[in-house]
Amino acid sequence: MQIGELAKRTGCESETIRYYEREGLLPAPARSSSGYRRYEQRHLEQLAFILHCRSLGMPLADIRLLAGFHQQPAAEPCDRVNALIDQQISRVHSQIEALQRLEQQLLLLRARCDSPHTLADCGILKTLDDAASGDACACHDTP
Amino acid sequence: MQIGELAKRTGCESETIRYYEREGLLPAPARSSSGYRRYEQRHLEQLAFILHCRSLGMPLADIRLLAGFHQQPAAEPCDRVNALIDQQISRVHSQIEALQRLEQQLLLLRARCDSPHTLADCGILKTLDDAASGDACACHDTP
DNA sequence: CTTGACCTTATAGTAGCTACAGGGTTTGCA
DNA sequence: TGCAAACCCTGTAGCTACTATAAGGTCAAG
Ligand SMILES: [Zn+2]
Ligand SMILES: [Zn+2]
Ligand SMILES: [Zn+2]
Ligand SMILES: [Zn+2]
Repeated sequence: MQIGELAKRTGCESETIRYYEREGLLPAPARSSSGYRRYEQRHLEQLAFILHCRSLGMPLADIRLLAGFHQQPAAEPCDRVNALIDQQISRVHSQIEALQRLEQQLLLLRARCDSPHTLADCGILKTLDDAASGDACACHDTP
Repeated sequence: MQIGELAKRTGCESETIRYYEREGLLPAPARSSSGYRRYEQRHLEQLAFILHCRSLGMPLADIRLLAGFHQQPAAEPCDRVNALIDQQISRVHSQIEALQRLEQQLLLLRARCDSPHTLADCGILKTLDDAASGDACACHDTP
């Protein structure tokens, strides 16, 4: 199958497929006489593997490692697989916590402006300006 | 003050300060005879404003707009300020929701491997491989 | 025989920095 | 006076994971 069909079947754009090939995530397929890429079933599966991992937010470097475990002797322990997933879980978890703090801060800031008024009187702008001068701010300095 | 002192006072690296100047967020300061940047109090405050907004996750483009409101007539309504903050809140909120879904999926996947064993028997790898072949997976297809 | 839908490579852009390389300047100390 | 450390300058390239061109080659239908 050509790149366009692989793209349609996986929902991944042709350019992204070529990008994955350049990055060494997808093996280079055979070419037709005119230079077109010709993919087979195994490429479809490999790409599906990559996209599935991507949908879990895994970075490409980790996916490369995960895919590499297929070439390893099957009797090896799987602890490095777990480590990758655990790392990803903790990355995601700390991102969530950081974003939740951020949301709280933004909501506190937003609460400074509740009625329609002018720029001169806007509690949001005022808070930001005061904080820039070194004053305590509603968003960060909540005792 | 020189760039290094501004950097130390704000906790922002010199290169980042120069970057903000290039990006038009920080006005270009006067230069000494040898070409060194010489900052004044207003630069300190402007940079603090930028860093405060950055700490709320605001993109530079929005910070540029927010800073621009100081040049606007003070009698204008503040609704565009609010709109920027509201946009940021909803961005952050949807990021949180997406990451929480991700975390659930990762935990489900992680649960497939609970005891030490080999790559051949690893429930994580098996789940990923099966999903690549089109099977339902623990992480995404939870009915 | 031409039109349109494919395909190819190479290059540059996105956000927000960060890290050089390759220089000039200033300050302090022997 | 000489020299080294600690500053500063510009310009460029790197990071992630794509995305979007530009400029061209190929193939099937009408
Ligand atoms: Zn307001
Ligand atoms: Zn604040
Ligand atoms: Zn396992
Ligand atoms: Zn899944």
